[in-house]
Amino acid sequence: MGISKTTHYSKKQNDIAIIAKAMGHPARLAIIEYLIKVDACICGDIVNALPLAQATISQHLKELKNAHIIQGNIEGNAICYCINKSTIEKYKKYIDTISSKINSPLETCC
Amino acid sequence: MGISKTTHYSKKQNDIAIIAKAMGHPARLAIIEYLIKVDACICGDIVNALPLAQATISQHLKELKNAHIIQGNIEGNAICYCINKSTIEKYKKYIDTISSKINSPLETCC
DNA sequence: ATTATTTATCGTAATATTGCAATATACAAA
DNA sequence: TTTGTATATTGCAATATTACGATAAATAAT
Repeated sequence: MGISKTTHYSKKQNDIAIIAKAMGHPARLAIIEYLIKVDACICGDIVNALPLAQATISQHLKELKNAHIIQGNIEGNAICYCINKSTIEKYKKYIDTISSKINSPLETCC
Repeated sequence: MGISKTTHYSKKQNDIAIIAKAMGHPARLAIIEYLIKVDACICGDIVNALPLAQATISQHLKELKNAHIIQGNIEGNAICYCINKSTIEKYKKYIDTISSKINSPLETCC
């Protein structure tokens, strides 16, 4: 993409956009759902659960980490990943707020 | 990007990913927030409200339309855009569900 | 009919994303 | 210390995104 003009938007808008963007890929949604289902796991489990190469999974995990959607703890020679609950809750709050502010469709327009 | 292997994921995961991806840009969040604030408007208003060229806004609107987040109605020689409430609600429901399934951080891991 | 207004599309440049093989790194086990 | 296991990083090819100027298309106004 070209450079996106992030400086023109609010910090909130940029923060939320990073989270939304990280969720904007089915593989990453699958990772999130898997982590929730098994309640934390090691990276190798995800590689087995998804039809992607280890390098690709690692890349997706990096993006989720960057958005603070997941976090990883070293566990021996493996890494245990889990959901960062507070990020999801922050995002949920944003969507809730937006949703609650939408009025019913206008007769005059849509 | 390379081709993303959408066929390996559920319809739900692909659908939600399209919505999340569309929300994954600060300009598009700004458009969504603006549309909610003014409760529908014509495209030209958005062009004035954001620091982007008309062609760029039109492109962003196209992506939001593609995700069914907004819809546009012809209004004279202008086009009146507004939020598609049901899409936001569908998305909200997904986030709510995810959020409610996250357990508290494990002592043993994260 | 001509001109102005509004939005969409095309073409293009710059940059980002996705995916993978190969390789590096880090720790565990033998 | 060597070998195996687990994850990250690098380098690459293919494709997508972002942004914009220029232009098209469609309607409104004169």
